[in-house]
Amino acid sequence: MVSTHPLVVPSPPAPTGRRLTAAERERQIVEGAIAYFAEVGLDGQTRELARRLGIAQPLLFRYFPTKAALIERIYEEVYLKRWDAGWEATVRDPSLPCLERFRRFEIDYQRTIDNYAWLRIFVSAGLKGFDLPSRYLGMVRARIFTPLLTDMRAESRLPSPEDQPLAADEYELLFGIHGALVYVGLRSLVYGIDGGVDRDAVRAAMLDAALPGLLATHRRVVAARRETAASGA
Amino acid sequence: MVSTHPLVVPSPPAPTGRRLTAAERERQIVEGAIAYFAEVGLDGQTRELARRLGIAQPLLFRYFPTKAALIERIYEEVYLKRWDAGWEATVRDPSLPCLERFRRFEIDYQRTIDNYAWLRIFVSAGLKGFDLPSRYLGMVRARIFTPLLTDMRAESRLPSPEDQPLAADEYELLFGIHGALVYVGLRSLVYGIDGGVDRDAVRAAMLDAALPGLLATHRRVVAARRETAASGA
DNA sequence: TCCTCTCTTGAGCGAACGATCAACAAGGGC
DNA sequence: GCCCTTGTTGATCGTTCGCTCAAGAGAGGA
Repeated sequence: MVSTHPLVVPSPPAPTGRRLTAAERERQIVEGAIAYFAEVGLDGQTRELARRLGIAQPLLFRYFPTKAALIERIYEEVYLKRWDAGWEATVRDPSLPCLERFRRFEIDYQRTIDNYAWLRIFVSAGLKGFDLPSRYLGMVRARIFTPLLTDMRAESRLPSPEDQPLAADEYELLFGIHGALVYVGLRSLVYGIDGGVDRDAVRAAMLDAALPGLLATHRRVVAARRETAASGA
Repeated sequence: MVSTHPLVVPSPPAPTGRRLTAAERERQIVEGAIAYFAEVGLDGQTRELARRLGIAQPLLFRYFPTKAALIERIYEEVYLKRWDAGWEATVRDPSLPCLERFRRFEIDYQRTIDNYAWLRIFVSAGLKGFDLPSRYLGMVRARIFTPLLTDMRAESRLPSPEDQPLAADEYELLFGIHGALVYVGLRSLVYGIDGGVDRDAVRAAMLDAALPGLLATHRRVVAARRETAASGA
């Protein structure tokens, strides 16, 4: 009587083969959570997530003690795990001029973050006041932009950061170009404007337009600061 | 017995003088809602909003039939009302070179949108799939960038848009610089990185760096497209 | 002084939220 | 075949959501 009653299920239940191993199920949950929270934001509902996975909602809490723990796992999966150590090597590669290092880094980096889940969860976390975005961009600043600016100083025969610390407006030079490239993805994946353009090509063109003048601008910025410091002293 | 019992109130209740006129109360609610939803996102709670205003929650529904209606009102207040018709005049001002028009527009525009509520509600709306961001940026594209690109064509003695329609990559030239300027505010007001810089000054410096090469790049882009079109025909 | 208009509130509805727990059922070892 | 381990679920708890409704209370005219 109780067993296998042919009851009509109210919601589309099981796109997944049941009784997975723990590892398989956990992976399925993580991937589904990334896709789901990217779509609806980090305050999406665990019930709806479970429904999309075709599993019961309590099963989520078997694998993650709390919703916050699941979100923490998403951070590791989407941001920390996709951080490419090669980026840090590229921007320090002494065999390349600094501008070429920057170009190669940005093209690689943007290809990584120009991703529905990456950008939307990043922004959603920022709005919710989580420190992921500031921590992540702090990493970009420290591990990418600092060594790059240091070598740009050397390449332009400017004082080393030891003699004259890197200033905020020098970082802004890089963040400016960086931000223009990020904005291409934001317009499409967060604001929902398709535009129908090849975003990789657009960013390559933007780099072509912005990079040639960068070293000269950098020299001007550093020189201006030296004058200010000299007149101030 | 019932009247004015000296009961301790559980939450800080009334920073506002009670019994306002309808117009005053409505204004207070709108301003409070802008600040509140900017802080916590558009799925903030009406109860918490009321608590911050020092009023009872049902009072919100006296002035706005639904939460969606209140949000719609926020759109009008923050985006439509702050749209400056002078921007459209600036970018068509025949007495100024196009680059100067663009600079003046961006400096004015960015000063308007570099605002906690403006940026955060804009992004929050984008994440929630509302069409405000795409509609608004469509307005920027049509009312600002189109006339600007049209006159840039003329200033560079290039074919008019009637003979050769404005192409996506021409718009991207302007959106690229535009996005770099917007990103300055996003980093601070959405991602929570203060940086301690004068964002107006940073943007002015970015314009100084980006504008000089813009016309030449524009000519190159248009020329490239003409070749493609010619070889394709 | 009292009445009336209207701004304002306390109490509460149905639904949905994150999270819990005991019971069910699919495998693999014996 | 049996049983024990473990992946999985239905039912449900306490809370909070947007929203409603009838009653309270201040201000102005008579």
